[in-house]
Amino acid sequence: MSAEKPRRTRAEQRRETEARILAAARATFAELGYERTTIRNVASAAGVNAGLVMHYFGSKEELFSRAAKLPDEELPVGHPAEALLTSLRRRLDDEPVASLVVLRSVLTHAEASGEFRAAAATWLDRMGAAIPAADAELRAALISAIINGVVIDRYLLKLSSLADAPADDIIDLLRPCFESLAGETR
Amino acid sequence: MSAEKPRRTRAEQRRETEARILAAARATFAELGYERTTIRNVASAAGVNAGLVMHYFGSKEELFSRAAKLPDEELPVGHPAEALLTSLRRRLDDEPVASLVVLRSVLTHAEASGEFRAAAATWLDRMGAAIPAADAELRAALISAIINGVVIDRYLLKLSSLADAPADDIIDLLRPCFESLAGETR
DNA sequence: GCGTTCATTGAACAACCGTAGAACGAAGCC
DNA sequence: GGCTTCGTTCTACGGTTGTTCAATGAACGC
Repeated sequence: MSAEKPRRTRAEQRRETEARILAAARATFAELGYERTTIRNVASAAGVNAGLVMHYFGSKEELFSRAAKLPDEELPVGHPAEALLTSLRRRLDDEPVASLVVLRSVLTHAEASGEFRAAAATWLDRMGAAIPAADAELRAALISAIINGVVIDRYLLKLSSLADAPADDIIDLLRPCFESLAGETR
Repeated sequence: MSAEKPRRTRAEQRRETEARILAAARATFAELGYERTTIRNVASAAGVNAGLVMHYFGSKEELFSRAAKLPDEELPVGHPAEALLTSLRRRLDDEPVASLVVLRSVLTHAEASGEFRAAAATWLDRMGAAIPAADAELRAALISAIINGVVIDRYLLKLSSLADAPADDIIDLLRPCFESLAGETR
């Protein structure tokens, strides 16, 4: 019944608490967006005081910036269409929080769109380079839009038809779209 | 130089002011989302006092509800794929504010998603009925997701590749997708 | 003309926000 | 063991927000 005393060192304690705050921030930003997320909210979800969050991250802006950092996804190799489908599958299967925190907040928080735009730009560049067509850039942008739209409707708006469907069905139905846009069987 | 005096009747004045507030609300909600939009903000954009907005609409919630009312779009007739493309074109060409106010705020304001979900449901129903396939509902949902994704990336995130492209190019590139999903040439 | 209605304003309130800084207590160092 | 460091909490401040309400003055009905 009594709590154990792990006797952590100060550095450990600090790192662990900071990670707990960051996780709480990610979850809260993803669920509520930037504006409705409050420092006190994140703090209590992480089981600490609001002042501590400020002490560690300096400002709400900074906290968001740290929470919204995406592990820059390396693109799958292979034919562009299949590579993109794999990318979509990853975002449908894996915990969607990582991309939702950015996606939702970028729609809420105007100042946050810069980082997202930058990440999207490099993504589109690499993607466009793999598509053998004159309007490769636009085609890549459309594929990106489709992926965003599916993720948004499924996880943010939770439209039932999409939220309930198995990921496999979605992938299969979208395969012709991706092949057409990626200029595979052109 | 001096302002003219239209000598409007009281009823006219009221209707006109209310319409001006509603227009300002729509524009502001579409641009800033629900949370960042303030009553004072809308009021000053409409050239009136904040108290008046309250007096007319009762609450911010109600104001949003009135501003987010979509004129329920009648679906174009014809082959499903072409009908849907026409629907997409309308949303790309026409002032995108009407759908943006809903789309952006529904992502910001959790309580507002109910109305959107309802509108989307009837849309999906009518759409699914026109698609000759067993998984018509999912197919319709995917098309809806694509439309949403394109509108979001073009007008909300303003990703350059999509924001700069002519609507015609987008439509042409997406036609095979819509045909595949609508089961046209199955 | 006169009392009534009503569109419109201005000031105020309670709640909540991000943020700052003082205070405490335990870990770290010598 | 004693001084310092630092993780953590508490309290408070200034600003903004949604909302309320009394006051004003012009349109209205008679």
